[in-house]
Amino acid sequence: MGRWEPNARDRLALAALELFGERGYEQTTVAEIAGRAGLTERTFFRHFADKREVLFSGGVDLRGLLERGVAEAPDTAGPIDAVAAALTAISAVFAERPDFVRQRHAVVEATPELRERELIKLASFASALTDALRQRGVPALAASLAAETGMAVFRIAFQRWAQQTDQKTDLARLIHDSLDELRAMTAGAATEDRVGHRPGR
Amino acid sequence: MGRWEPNARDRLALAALELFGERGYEQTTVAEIAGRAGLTERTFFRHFADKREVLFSGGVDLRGLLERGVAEAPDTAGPIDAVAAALTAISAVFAERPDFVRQRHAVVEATPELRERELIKLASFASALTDALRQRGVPALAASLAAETGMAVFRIAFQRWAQQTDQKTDLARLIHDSLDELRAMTAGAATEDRVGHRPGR
DNA sequence: TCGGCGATGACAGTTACTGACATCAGTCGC
DNA sequence: GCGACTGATGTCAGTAACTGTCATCGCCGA
Repeated sequence: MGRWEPNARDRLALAALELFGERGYEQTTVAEIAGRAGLTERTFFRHFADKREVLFSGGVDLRGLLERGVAEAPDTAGPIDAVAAALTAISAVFAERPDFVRQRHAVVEATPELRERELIKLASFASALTDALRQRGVPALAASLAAETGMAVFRIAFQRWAQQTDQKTDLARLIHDSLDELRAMTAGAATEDRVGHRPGR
Repeated sequence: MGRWEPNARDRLALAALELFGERGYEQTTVAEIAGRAGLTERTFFRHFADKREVLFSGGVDLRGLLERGVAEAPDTAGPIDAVAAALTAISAVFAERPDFVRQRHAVVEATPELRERELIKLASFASALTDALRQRGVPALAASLAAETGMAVFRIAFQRWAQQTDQKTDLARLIHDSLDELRAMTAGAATEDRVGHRPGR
């Protein structure tokens, strides 16, 4: 047996999720998290850059999964389709541990500080998608738009999925339904008059 | 003359922007900001909830502007058009003080902590747009999608606008061009095969 | 067996942020 | 015109997030 209990990092992450759920994020000190994990505050900060990050360093590399999802999409797929494929890929990860994901999401939703961190993570996902699309030869503007709207669709679908009490509909389905709705909306919206702006280029 | 110099809040915001530009956000303490404004640290925190907020409490109520922009869009306008009108409305605010906006943006871009705060502000804008659309009778899903994709378009257009060294193209134009590109992309993307997912309901 | 490595502990220090109380120019009621 | 009241500020003490530095000590390879 080693000098220390193994999996210090996982123990810290688990203790943090428990305590945040019990007393809330702000009412929990880092020292308390470390204590429950049988470690000290200093060691906590050796594993996580800050108090928030303990909820955002899960085992799975979602960024990589997104990049691969785009890269492996068929050549015939347009930017939006490639992004949709990537989103479908990561939705499988969430589907594996729905209870854990929902518990974590409840804590994040309840705490503005954690929502900020979540948003910047999602923004970095969008950035990864953009890069992956550009590698497929997609022009910069189209790549950014597909990536950002893709993540917007994901956020909305995930929100709906997490709110479900009955877990009736799976995440991939919600993503594709939302994407279809978006297609219908953008198609349906005629090129109306634009206030004070003349078209052309 | 009053007991204190007037506009304490504005002095603090100005001092902060200057110092963040000179030494960077992390290398600047709140005490230094307050000192340059002729005040104390405690007074800083009476005006701003935290150190970041000093860059995000500008005079203009962008949220309200967005809500009104949607509310005042013609009845014939679809959700996307209403959002486009609202975005056009706030782009005018940025166009009024381009130098200030760009300086502020440079500081925000350089600091992850500030980027987080920026993202949550934009998310709250999306939320405001969603509510305003729902008040027009737009169904929940369509409202969320129009609002979130609208803000995605805004982020991309703003990024491009801020990067321009020559200020050649105005923000409203970039927003509408991006929106047109998005329309073209979603329309062009055929309903491809969806991996492991059967359509229907 | 010895010496370096790596994860941890111990401890002091900085800074963001908060609560409680004091100060004092203007202002309002009388 | 005087006293109570208000509102913006200062002062001070305290908490907690985070960092730098050095010590500790099983393990592992030479």
